[in-house]
This record gives sequence, C-alpha cells and structure tokens, in this order.
Amino acid sequence: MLSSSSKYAVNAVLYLAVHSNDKNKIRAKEIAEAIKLPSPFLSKLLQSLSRENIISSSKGPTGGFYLTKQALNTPLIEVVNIIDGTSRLEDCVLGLKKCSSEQPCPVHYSVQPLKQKFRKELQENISVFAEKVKNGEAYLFV
Amino acid sequence: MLSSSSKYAVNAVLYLAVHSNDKNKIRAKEIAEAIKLPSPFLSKLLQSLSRENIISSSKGPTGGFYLTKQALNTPLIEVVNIIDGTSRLEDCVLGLKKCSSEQPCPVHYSVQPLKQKFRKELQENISVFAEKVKNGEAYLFV
DNA sequence: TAAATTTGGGACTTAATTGTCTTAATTTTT
DNA sequence: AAAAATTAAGACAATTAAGTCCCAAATTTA
Ligand code: FES
Ligand code: FES
Repeated sequence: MLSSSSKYAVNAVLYLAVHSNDKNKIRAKEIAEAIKLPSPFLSKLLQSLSRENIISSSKGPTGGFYLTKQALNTPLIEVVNIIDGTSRLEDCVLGLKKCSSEQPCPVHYSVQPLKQKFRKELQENISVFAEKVKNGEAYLFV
Repeated sequence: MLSSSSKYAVNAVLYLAVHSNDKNKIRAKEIAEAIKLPSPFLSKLLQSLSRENIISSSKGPTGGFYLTKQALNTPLIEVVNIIDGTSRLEDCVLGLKKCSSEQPCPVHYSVQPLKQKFRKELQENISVFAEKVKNGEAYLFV
C-alpha cells in the first residue's frame, strides 16, 4: 500500500520523534542500524524530508537529524506524500483516469470510503503515533 | 494499492464477465483494445488466470477467453491474489515482519481494520461487480 | 491434409524502483 | 588553521516490475 521507501521514511521519522530533539540530534547511520536499513539509502530519504522541512538537520560533528517540537505536529501522511506523492492513496483502485462518483469503477463504492478513511487516519500528527511507541503500545522495526 | 498487472487483470475479468460466456469467447486482442492495453501483456495475465482456472480458454479460430456461469461466483479478490499474491493486502503497512496485535506497528490500530474491510469487500463475487457495469452503475477502462 | 487462427510458454527488453558510491559543503574540535 | 565528522547532492549499479517477441501447440475451416 505504501512504497518501501515511504515505509522506511515513516519508521525513521517516528524513531526521530521518539529519540531526538533539537538538543539531541541523531546520525543517519544510527537510525539505519536501529531500523536495519542500508544507511546511504536512508540518508537520501532523510535528505528529501529535510529539504521539505518535515525534519531538521545539521552538519558536522554532533550534527544529525532531529525533530523540533512543532515538527511533531505534522500529520504523518506528509511523510508519505513527500516520498510517494499523493496519487498512490487517491487514484482509482482499478486504474481509471479519475476516481469519482460521476464515473465510478465497479469497486469504487466498496473501497473509496476505505481509502478516504485510510488517509484520514494518517492525518494524525506524528506525535500521536510516536506516543504509542513511547508508552509501549506499539513497536518500530521488529 | 494494487499492482498495475492486477488492475489490468481485474478489468479484463470483469470485461469477460459482462461480454462472454461459453458460447461467446473473446480474443485477448479484443479485450486489449477495449481496455486500451498492450495485447501481449494482457495475454500473459489471462494465461495466468486460465492456468489457475479463474477463467476458461480455448485455442484456435473461434477460440478465446470466457467465464463459465460458475466462474462468475468466484470472489473478485482471487484475481488479485493470483497476480499479486496476498501479501500486498495483508502485510504490515510500515513493513514489520508480521502484522499482528501482539506486536503492532504505530499505525496498526488505525489502518488494520481498514485493510481487513478492503479485503472483505473484494470477497464479493465477480458477478456482483459485473452486474454494476451491466446496469450502468459502474464503468470499466474510462 | 493444409492453412489460418488462436492460446501457451518462455526468453528477452525496457522502465521504474531500490540501493551504492564518490565527492562537496558545513560544522566542530583540537 | 587543520583535521575529523557529518549532511548534501548526484552519478552509478542492481533488482524488480512491466512490457515485447518468438515459436510451439491446439483447433477450426476449407
Ligand atoms: S473510481 Fe475506482 S476507486 Fe473510485
Ligand atoms: S502491524 Fe503494522 S499494520 Fe499491523
């Protein structure tokens, strides 16, 4: 449902949400080891997110990636949108040019409401999902 | 959410459900033209479905692909399962080895029920979706 | 029986995604 | 000022998905 890249990106962002802040930056390599991922590839994803100001970064020794307090209030879906674009979650499931009730495909009324709810659930802020990890309700990279 | 291949396959199967029967077989080329798809590629998809007995086929002139009456009672999701496998709709959205409530990822409780409903909706028989096309409630390949 | 038509199967090509590597720019420490 | 550590950027390689092609097998028609 999501590309591998955006799965990695979401995991990494939630890892940052749990472990980092502006006083405690985390190197790409550390995250990559934690979530068992090739570090150069993760770096590229983090750079994309940083370029779009979803996460923050700083160079040099003691540098790394981190989330500011206000960044925690970003809807999680924005991470997906930057890596995958929006079409994956919005396009017609059967490939029609446009997903609409004017010209619905045969499965439209069965699945369109679910697609919409899916996007809505991912509109929750990063902090909401990070909180679940912090208090042991949910797990990353297992 | 589905691969391009299984989108094509579902479209083609529903086209057959609407237009074919054991007395009226349809050539791959005709379907490919109707749903605007490269015919050799569609042929391979139809052959996979035929091998798994989701659809029927016969060779030679007057040959082609078709759906028997009982084939109309196949759950639509089987088409997807044959082309994509089941994992795409069952695996953890964030890429955990296993999607489960014992070891849930941070978005599990938000999206797992939706994934399940999605699969359930596609359990409806092929005939149910074909009927919508026949009576003008839904459209193929637009 | 021969020719024509269609599916079946597999090798091959192309395109997209995923992953790696090299070098530059920035910052900190010494 | 120099060295070390880190992100930034982009070229390159490998893998997977998508699409093409060729020829064999089966069936119908003449
Ligand atoms: S038209 Fe196909 S999902 Fe909406
Ligand atoms: S564990 Fe991630 S969706 Fe169920």
